[in-house]
Formats: sequence, C-alpha cells, structure tokens
Amino acid sequence: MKEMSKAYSHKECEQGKEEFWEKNHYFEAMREENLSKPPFSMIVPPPNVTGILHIGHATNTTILDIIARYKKLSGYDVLFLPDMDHAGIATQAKVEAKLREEGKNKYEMGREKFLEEAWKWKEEHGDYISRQWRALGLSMDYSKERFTLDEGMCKAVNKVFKKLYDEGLIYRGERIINWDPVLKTALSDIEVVYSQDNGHFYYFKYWFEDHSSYLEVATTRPETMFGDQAVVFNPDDERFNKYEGKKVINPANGELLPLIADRYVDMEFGTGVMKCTPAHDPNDFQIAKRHGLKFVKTMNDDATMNDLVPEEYRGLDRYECRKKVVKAIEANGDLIKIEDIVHNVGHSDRSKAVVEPMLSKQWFVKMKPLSTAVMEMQKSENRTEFFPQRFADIFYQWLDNTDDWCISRQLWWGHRIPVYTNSKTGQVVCSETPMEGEDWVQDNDVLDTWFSSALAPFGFLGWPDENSPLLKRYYPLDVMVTAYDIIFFWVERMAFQGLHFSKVMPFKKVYIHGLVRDAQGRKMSKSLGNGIDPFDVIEKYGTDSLRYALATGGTPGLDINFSFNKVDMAHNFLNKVWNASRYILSTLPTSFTPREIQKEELSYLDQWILSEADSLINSVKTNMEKYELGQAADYVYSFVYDEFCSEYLEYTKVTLQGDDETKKETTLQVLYSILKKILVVLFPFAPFITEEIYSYLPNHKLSIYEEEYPSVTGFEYDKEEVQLALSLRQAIKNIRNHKANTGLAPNAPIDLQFYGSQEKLDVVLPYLTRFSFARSVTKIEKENDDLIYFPSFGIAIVEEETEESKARREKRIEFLRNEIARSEKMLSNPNFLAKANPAKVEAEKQKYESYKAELAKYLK
RNA sequence: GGGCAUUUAGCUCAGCUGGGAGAGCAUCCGCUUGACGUGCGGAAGGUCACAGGUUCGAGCCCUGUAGUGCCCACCA
Repeated sequence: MKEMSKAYSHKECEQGKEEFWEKNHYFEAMREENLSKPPFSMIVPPPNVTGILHIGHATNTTILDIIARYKKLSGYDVLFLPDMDHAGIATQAKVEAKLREEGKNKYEMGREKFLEEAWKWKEEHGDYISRQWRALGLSMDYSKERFTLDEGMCKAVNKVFKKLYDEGLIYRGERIINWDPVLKTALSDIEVVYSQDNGHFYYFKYWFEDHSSYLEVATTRPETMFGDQAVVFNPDDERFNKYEGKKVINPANGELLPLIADRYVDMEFGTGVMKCTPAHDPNDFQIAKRHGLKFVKTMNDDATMNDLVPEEYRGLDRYECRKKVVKAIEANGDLIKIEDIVHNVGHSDRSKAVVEPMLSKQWFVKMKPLSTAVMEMQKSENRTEFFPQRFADIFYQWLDNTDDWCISRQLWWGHRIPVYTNSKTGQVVCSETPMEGEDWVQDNDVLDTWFSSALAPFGFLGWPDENSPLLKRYYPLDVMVTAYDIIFFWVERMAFQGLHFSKVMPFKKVYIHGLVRDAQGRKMSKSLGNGIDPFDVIEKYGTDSLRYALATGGTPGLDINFSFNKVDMAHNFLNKVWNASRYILSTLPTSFTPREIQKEELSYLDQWILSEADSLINSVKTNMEKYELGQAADYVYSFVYDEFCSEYLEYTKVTLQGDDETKKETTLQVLYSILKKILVVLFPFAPFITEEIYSYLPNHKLSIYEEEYPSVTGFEYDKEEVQLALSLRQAIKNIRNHKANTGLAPNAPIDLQFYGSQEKLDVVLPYLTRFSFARSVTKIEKENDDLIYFPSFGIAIVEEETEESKARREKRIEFLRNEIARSEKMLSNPNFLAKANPAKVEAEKQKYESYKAELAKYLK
C-alpha cells in the first residue's frame, strides 16, 4: 500500500484529476452503461464570452457541480451541460475597444470583417473559460458544449422568431424605447438601472399668446423643449381648466403650444402644469396618442441635437444644449427659478450612460399571452418549484406586470433578425432561411442576447430537431441554479419560451442563490478594490477549499460574504479529513479486506458511532435534496471533528493497541466503513481530496465515482449499549472539566470510584484510564454522596474535601434544584401532560427522576 | 408608493414541524496524550432589535414599531 504524505497538499490532490475523470468518461451523459439509470439534467447559466469567470460564477457552478456529483453517485445518469453566451452588447463593446486600440474602425471594416474579429475573440475567450471551468473542478460533459451562436442555436432562434412572428407575438412598432446613446442601440426595460441623481427643476414662464399673463411650467429636461407639442393640466384643476383651448408660447423657441387637459397630470405635483414631449418621454407619448399630437424627435442617435432644433443648438450634446437653452430663456427674463432636486435617472446597465427615451421603430415580443400562459401554469400542479419558495412570488409578479419586450439591438454581433424586405416590391417576409435573390434585404438589427439564451433549455439539448436524443431524454431540465439577479433577464424568458414551444415548463425546479460579497457584506467592485479572483484562492488554498467555503456557511437565497477566514476553516477541515484517513489507513494491516459488518460483533462504542453515522447520512440526504448544502455540510463537519475524530477514533486506540485480534479486526472494519462513507458524502463538495484519499483505500475501484452514495446500515442498535457509550463520553467530559476547574493538568492522575455492575466497569475501565488518566478506579457497592450519576453508572472523584470542592458541589445542587423546579412546573401542568408530544413528556419525566435521585444523594 | 429579506456571542453566520441558546474566527487558561499544533482539552462571552399577543411552553407563530440591505414602480 502506498503511504499518504504527512500533510494535506491541495496541489498534489488536484493535479491531473480532471483529466483522469474526463478520460474515464465520468462526466459524460448518456453513456451506454448508464441508459438504464434515471436521467437528471442541468445546464450551467452561460457565462459571457467577454472574459474571465469571477467569484460569482465560481459559487454558481460549484453549487451545480455539487448537485451533479451527488446525483451521479445516487444512481442517476447526469447531464451537466456547458455553454456560453455571445453576450451581444458586452462582447461587441469589448471587440470595438480592442479594434480602437489597434487603430481600426468598425464602420470602415464593415459588418463581415467585424464579425470575423468577434469570432476570433470568442475562440480565444471561450477556450480560456473552458480551462477555468476545469480549474474549478466542474464535472460538465465537455463533449456537449454549446454556444448561443452555434449552428443549432441559429436554427432554433430563427424557428422561434418565425413562429412568434406568424402568431403575431412578434411585431415591429414605433414606440418610446430606452436608447443608449453611447452604444447606440435600443435596450429593453430591464437593461435600464435607475439611480438617485442630483438634478435641477427649472421653472419657466409660458406666456399666453396675447402676453397678458403666463403659466409657470417646470421641467428637469429643458433640452427636450424643442420637441414639445402641448402644455397639459388636469381637467379637474380649477386653476387651469378655464384655459383649455388657449395657447401659450414655448419659451425655448417661441412656438405656440395648445393647452390641453389630461388626467395623467398630478395636480399636487410641481406647478400643476406640465409640458408634453411626445417623442422623448413614455408618458408624454401616451398623452400625445390620446390627443392626436405630433411626434417630433429632436435628437440624433448619439444624443446630440438634430436639425429640427434652432440652428444654434444643432449638433450640441443634450447637456450642452440644456445649459444654452436655460441661458437663453433667462436672458429673455422667462426663467423664474431653479431648484436643486434628487430624482431617479435611468442609466444603461452596460455603458452606464444616461438613457434617452426616444421614439423609435423596433421589434417587440408581445408579452401578455406568453406571460399569462406561464402564470396559469404556475397555478397548476405542473408548476416549477422554487427554492427558496419566496422567489416563486417574485417570478410570478414580474410576469403580471411586464410590458412588451424590445428585442432588436442596433449591433452586429448576434442573431440577425430573420426578416427580409424586397427592395423593389416592398414586400416583407420572415424566413428561417436566407431569401434567395438580390432584391431581398435582411433587417440590419440583431436580437437581444437574452432572446437566444431564453431558448437554452431546449435549444442546447438539440431542438428544433424533435428527435434529438438529448432533448428526448433530458428535457425538461431537473433543476436550474442561478443567482437572483437574473431571474427577470433569464429565468422568466426561458419559462415563457419553453412553455410556448414545448407545452411544459423548461425546468422542474429552480434553485436561487445569493450574490457574493466581501467579508463585510459590501459589493465587490473595482473602485473598492475588494474583488476576489477565485483563481488566486485556488492557487493558494486549492479548489476544494474554495468550493467548500463558497457552498457552505450560508443560507440559500441570501448573499454570501466571502472571507479568507472561511477558506482557512475549509482548508483545516480538509486537512483533518486527510490526517484521519492517513491514520486509519496506516493502521490497516496489508491483509485487511473490507467485508460486511455484522451487528453481533459490535461493541457498545461501535454501535454508538454507527448509529451516529446513520443519522448523519439521513440528515445529509434530506438536506441535499432540499439544496440545503450548507446545512448538509455542517452535519458532516461536526460529525468528522467531534464524534468521529475526537471521540471514536481515540477510543479505538484502546482496542487497536490491545491484543484481542478479533475485536481489532471488527474495529478496523468499522473505521474503514465510516471513513468510506465520509469520503463519499464529502466527494461532491471536495472532489479532489476525496478522490485522492479514495485511491489509497484497499480494494478501491478505479474512481470514487464508481461508489454508491452511502445508505444507513439497517441495524437495530441496542439502546442500552448506545446509552453506555453516551454515558462514558459524558463521564470523561465531566472529569476533564473537573481538572480544568481545579487547576489540574489534563493528564494529571486521578482516583475514581465507580458505582455499577462489574460488567459495565470492565468495558468502561480502559477508557476511563486512558482518557481521564485515572490512576485507580475502585468499584463501590454503596451509593456515595460524591457520586455523579450518568444514566448507566455513577462516578465519584476521590479527593480531599476543600472549600473549592464544596463550592462546586453547592453549584451542582443549585443547578439540580433549578432543573427540578423547571421540570416540576412542566410536569404538574395538566395542559402540558395533555397536549405535549408524549415522547417529550416521557423524556421530561425521566430527566426529572434522575435529577431528583442525584440531588437526594447530595442531601442525605 | 408597493414588495422581499434581515436584526442571535467582539466578527461572520447556523439554529431545518414551538420543548433546556450553537459553530467558525478572535480572546483567555492548559496540553509536544504515537493521525493532525492546520491539532487536543477547557473557559469566558448572548434581556435571540423593541413592544404587545397566541400557547402549558416562543429565537422560532401572529400584530405593531425601529434599524439595515435589496427589488419593483415612479410625478413632468
């Protein structure tokens, strides 16, 4: 047998393992030999091909991987599919930046050449991501990797688009959309993030035509005044409704604006009179439609002023224009005041530029029918289950409120909209395949990236090929694991697309986790410099420690605070596992052969530890099924440290250093079987170290992957025997406590008296000697004032009576009295006896009796 | 404005159908006990945010208040 090295080295453990697993096909789904197993499927949320994976990716994929490995060992044929997202806007921005550095210009290059550059980018970064996945120890089926722009996905996207188009669920329309003037593309509503920005509220005089008087109108955006078409007040507003039909002068350009009434206006807000800019504000747009106003767009794509504004403003940036207009109006004496305000301003999620609401012709998905279908489904038995459950409500509410989805983007990198216009006839056709003939011109825009990632659950499995083996076997996905920040972007859209095209929800369960923050709970950001690169952590502590730290010590759905403290703890824990294993394996003789353990051969200590192991397995399984990974790992952690290593492992030294060969052999079998269970249970969390240790096990198979997830022994343990073990532990603890309290060294010799049967004394004696350093243990036949009782026996520490020992006894008496009083109160309460759980009542009675008995000795 | 989450030891957090308050780290004391000092044994440290209520019994359930974080909507 090879020898394990003295200290746990993550580098040695992790070296070559991914290749080993891959080479032996453990990551592959749908292997011939696994076809009889039930299928289980997941996909990784596709990372953007823009760059490197961060700590959030590491957390997400670690959770997925833990589930994948757990399911695999639990007897499932697992598909864990890798994939990447072309990330339209983000990648295009990166490629453009790179080209700029090289002194190139995308417009000069043209679409074709630019896309070549983008594909080059994808190849490079895709490879890099792929390597990072392996460094994180992910057991994905790399032979089935997909990309949102690969051939199959292009087919899927075109087919979906065409069907929705034909059904009238995709339409082209002119509406107010969110325009990103830096990236020069339309955005969807959820790509706009609002922040509380400082701004100004400008009050202007709007004179009546005859200059007899004026109305006060306030705005935050004077630069839009050139597009104004009316001034609006509430029809119920007594102050203004007498003016309906009159006209006022726009102080920015001298044009006449009609005064109109609309219920949209809030009488309480501002001056009660509002200017209306139909082409640059969504609410004004609605008002204008109701009143038949004109829509005048006054800005270019880069948010500079266009030719419809007076000459002196043309070409100015919107903010320059704002200053200039205000100045001009002030010069005319029509500026009343400027107030400082804080208001919500929409920014582009990607470029952070202030979004310009603009009238624009774009493609939209009509959401109502699609979202309604999902809502109906979520009320049925076939709903997708959310973990934690509260996210189901968040998911549902969004569906209930969402507006049509703007899906066209003015970019080149992405799925081009499959709609063609005939330049001669003007005919418009949606086609899954390119239209033949020079007259057909394809729409210039591409689709929102999320349009294609929404198809991931079925598209990546092979749809639209209905006969795709993956699709048939693994759809719908068993569980989707993702952070809460992309529920709207991704989970919702997968849901309605999946449901629309397959009639079932695309995933049975959704597990939502939190975001990773720094040790103080702050968001990781470049400016704070508190970001953590998972690969730095891996280098220093190893993948296993990182994985363990990320997946445990938190609560599902809540944010995770990353700290090196946790990684240290994980690393120490793994070192503990390593050393316990090393010790056990070093005690196994070369002749050792694992075999089935029989209940009859077990000592009381064996029975105790095996019963603890059984309940551990039950707890771990229950929690794994609920995705309570932290909870599951906690059980293993405390079992390993406390029950197994600090106690049982130490106890076995008595037997192993003795000369009863039969007992020795049994003990080794128990140690071996529990060690193996620990390794398998920990394997999903820390695959490398457990595989490494596994390879030292006698009779090991090719890989720990070949093992089955452990189950309970099925033994009916003898309650009294188990109780004896518990009593022994308690006695040792008490004696240690006594020593610490009296200033004795832990290994100071001590004399004990034992009250109980000779049989019990015989089995307990060697442990009392070894672990409490008992110099003598004298069996006594009479109860003694100094006895401390454990359920199976009593122990007295022989010592001279001192003030201190008296005080300690007084303390004990006080404790017992309090407990007895508490217990009496409960037991004398008829309601408790009648209503409480009978087992609880029984346990309470027993405690009461034993406390009373102990107290009686002291008070004799 | 609406909603969700959160408040437990100095710090970071557990506490899983209500039944004697826990872990890791930090602190203090003691141990080179034949796997591990990356360890072992022990100690100290908490009106479980606050106020009511339900219950025989509340950290846990209900109502309210306050602090913190986040999401959605949005009034020019």
